[in-house]
Parts: sequence; structure tokens; C-alpha cells
Amino acid sequence: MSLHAAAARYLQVKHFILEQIAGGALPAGARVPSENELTRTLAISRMTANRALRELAADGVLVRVAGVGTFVAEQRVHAHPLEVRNIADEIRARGHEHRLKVLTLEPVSATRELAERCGVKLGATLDHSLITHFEDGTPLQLEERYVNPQVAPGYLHNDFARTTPHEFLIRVAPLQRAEHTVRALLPERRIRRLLKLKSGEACLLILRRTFSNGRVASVADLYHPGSRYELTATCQPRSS
Amino acid sequence: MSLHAAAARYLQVKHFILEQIAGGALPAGARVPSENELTRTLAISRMTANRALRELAADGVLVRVAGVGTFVAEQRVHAHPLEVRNIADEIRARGHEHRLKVLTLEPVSATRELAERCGVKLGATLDHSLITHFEDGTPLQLEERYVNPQVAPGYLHNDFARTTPHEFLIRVAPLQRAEHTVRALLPERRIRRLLKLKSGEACLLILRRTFSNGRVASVADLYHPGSRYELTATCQPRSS
DNA sequence: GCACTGGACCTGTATAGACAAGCTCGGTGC
DNA sequence: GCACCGAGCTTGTCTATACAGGTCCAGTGC
Repeated sequence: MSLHAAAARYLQVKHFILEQIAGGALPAGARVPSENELTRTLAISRMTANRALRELAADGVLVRVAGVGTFVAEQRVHAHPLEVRNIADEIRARGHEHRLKVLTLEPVSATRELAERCGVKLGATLDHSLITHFEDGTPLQLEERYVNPQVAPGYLHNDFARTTPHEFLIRVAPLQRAEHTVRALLPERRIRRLLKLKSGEACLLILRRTFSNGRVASVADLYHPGSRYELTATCQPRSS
Repeated sequence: MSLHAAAARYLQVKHFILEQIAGGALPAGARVPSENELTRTLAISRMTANRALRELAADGVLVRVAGVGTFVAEQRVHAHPLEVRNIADEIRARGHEHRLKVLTLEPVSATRELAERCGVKLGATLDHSLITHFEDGTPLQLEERYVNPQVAPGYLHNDFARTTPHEFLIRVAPLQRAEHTVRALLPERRIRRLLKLKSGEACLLILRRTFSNGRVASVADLYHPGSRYELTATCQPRSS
């Protein structure tokens, strides 16, 4: 088995489970096939099934009870401890209407810089999307995203009107870690036009990398109008 | 083997490694025994060693490189998980020289906006400082700070050449919480001059509020040149 | 009817052995 | 001297098997 041509077996099992959850075949609380069932139906060894289920449980997707079985966890999105901001949630939390517009959606070949950011080989295929997010009709984010189809398959076929890129990704590729870099810049014309910025208006750029299973799931450049958007964070030390 | 009386074998292996790291026997970058070595020295199977090392790598404690070995990760998370950046430490961590220049240092009377931010009454006295921080002679931060003398007394008499504002504050008023807001803007002339910005260069502004004993210790506006500074943060969920 | 018990099934963990693929380094051939 | 190649190490993954302990339920004995 090649490690590059196909994903590792236990990852396939994880995706197999995740797809059933995403497709609604396994609603929250539903029982997931046991290790022995997976062993039989997927023709894998129990250790492989065990690793897949164990990692999904560690990601919070599943809940395992010794002696009883494995079940789909409730409230997947909500319980997530990662403070990764989702522009759609932010807008809705303020009581405003969120809409998005897909400008580009296509596979691309990784340039040298992209390959490095995504941890893939030069020329590898990445799913690329360019999407603008609107709050009550005003553009609030320009999202340029590259997704590694090896880690999060099916991105190009997602229905973005129903599932935002962020929502799709945390469902398909359980979030492990996120890296953020924040910059301020005067945007080039293309970005200025898409965000309807006044000339001379600064732009907040958030470079985000999300990791799943130790690999980069996606990298995103998030452009925000400097006059209409700010980032907030509260740091609090753990007790003890 | 009881699952309750003694920890699982792979957990023992994890602790074995962690103790050596904590004890200094394995400094950052040091090579960790390979799976085969652990198999021999600890009389365990390779899968057990593999799981211990794999999970420690997932936690960010170790870094594994296929075909090379396993190493102690750099930058172990500090004991204090508060991610409050100190520009002086940042600069020194990069191996550069930090210098600062105090432009203003005087008590002021709180305006309405300031009073609100600091949680004091209108007209209350606040200690005000305006300081520029240099990296190898290049300005990297303009720090405008207001300190509540009720919470952190003695700020105006600090020797800033020896103790930076941040260092003074965490010593005098133990840090409880920090709030950050990040904005991008095109700075006014005064700031542009002090940071030696090119006209048309964007500026990263960090608004910070630090709390001590439930009260605001200080508020600071931190201006950074957009072309020379960026903010980075990594979010990681708790290991399960 | 009720308490108990044993079997079936589940997860959790451990072992031994195997192959693939990446990296390093030393030796070989030119 | 330099390029090349393979041995030997590493991690990454998979299989087959095993035992322990938790949970549930049906069947048994009273």
C-alpha cells in the first residue's frame, strides 16, 4: 500500500464514519459499528478499527463506553474547545444576516509557496475557493482558501449555501490545531474592490492554518476591512 | 494487569519520557529513544512504544520525523499559559537588541472614554506613558499606556531602562486576565512619524486591557508597523 | 416473582511479526 | 574528488491474536 497514492487505512475508516455522520445516516447519539463489526465488514484488523474509533473519540466526534459501544457525540460544533472564529457564526451571533458568494471553486496545482504552507509536494492538487462573506449585504470577509483533498475530501462538491467552508472542514477533518498570523496591510486593488473598501483603507489579514491528524487540512487568507472589523481575544490562565 | 491499580503501559511510557524532559535529561531538540530501543529497554512491544510516542507527538511534546527519529519539541509551553506578548522578550528571543525611549511620562485625568476603558470614575488620575520600542534601532512598537495607580502603584517612578512597563506591571499587579482587540488602520501622522512609517503603510493596532484582582490594571494601545510586524497564535485543544 | 449467574458482546490494552517508505552515511566505481 | 547506490537505521502502518474488565440480558434456581 502506498502512503501517497491512498490514505492510510485507519484514516479511510475515519472518513467512512465521518461521511455517514455528515450524510445523516448516523445522527447524534446513534450507535456506531463496533470494532468487531468493522473488522468484518471492512476486512481490517481490530487494531485498525480501534485506532480509527479511538482517534475520533479523542477528537470529540464519538463517545465510547467500555462494555457498551461507540456512539456519535452530541453537539459536535458547539463543544469544540478551539477558539477558531467562524465568520458566519460571528455575524449571526450579532443578530445580522450572513450570506456568502462563491467567486472561484476549482482544483489548483500547488506552487512552491503553497506546497510549503500546506505541507504537500510541489505540484500536488489542492482545492481552491474564493468566497466573500456579507453581513446584511456589506462585505465583511474575503476568504481565499486552499484545502488538501487528501485530508478533507469532497470540498469542491460542498453546497456552500448550506454549509460554510469552516463548517464543512470541521465536520470532515476533525480540528486538531490552528495557527493564526495576523497582519495589517494596504490591500491591492482586487481585494479592495471585492471588499468595497475606500482607497487608503487598511485591511486586516488573518492567515490561518488548520491541522487534522497532524496534517494541514486547509490554509486560508482571511481579509477584513479595517474600518468595519476587529479581532478580539481574551486570555485567561488556567487555575492552579 | 489491573486498569485501575496501575496506569496502562503506554501511559507509563509517556510518563517515563515526560519525566526525563522535565528533569532536564532530555533538553529541547534532544533525540528520544527510538521505538526499537524502548522495546528493548522497557520490555514492551513496539506498538506500545509507538502509541506512547505518537500521542506525545500529537500533544506537541515531541516531533517525529520518519526515517530520522523522534526529538523533544522546541518551545515547550511555558508554565504560565497567559499569552500576553512582551515586545522586549519577543525581540530578544529573536536574538536582536531591544531598546526603548520614553517620550511621555505623567499623570493625567481620565477622559470619559478612558474612564470607561479603565473602569474608573471620570476625572480620576491615571498614569500615562508613551514609549517607543526599537529592534536594532528600528521602531517596532509605539506603546501608549494608561495605568491605574490604585491597582499598580509606583508606575511613574519605574526605571524603564531596566524594567519594561510590562515587566513592571506583572510584578506589581499579578496578571489575572488580558483582553485584546486587534485592528488594522492607516495611522495618523503623529504615529507614522514615531514609527518611521512610509506614507500609505498600514498599522497593526493592539488594544490591550490587563486585569488584576478583578480590576483593570492598565490599558495599552500598541501600534506596530504593518510591514515589519505580525501577530501569531496557536490554538490547541486539550489532549484527551 | 425475584435474585443470581453465566454467556455474549463491548472496549481497553498488550504482544509479535511484517512490510513500506524516508533519511543517513559509508563504500564503490568512475 | 565526485556521483551514485545500497545497507541499515528510522517512523508509519497493518495483521492476527490474546486477555482483562465492564455491561447487558437471558436463563436458571429458589
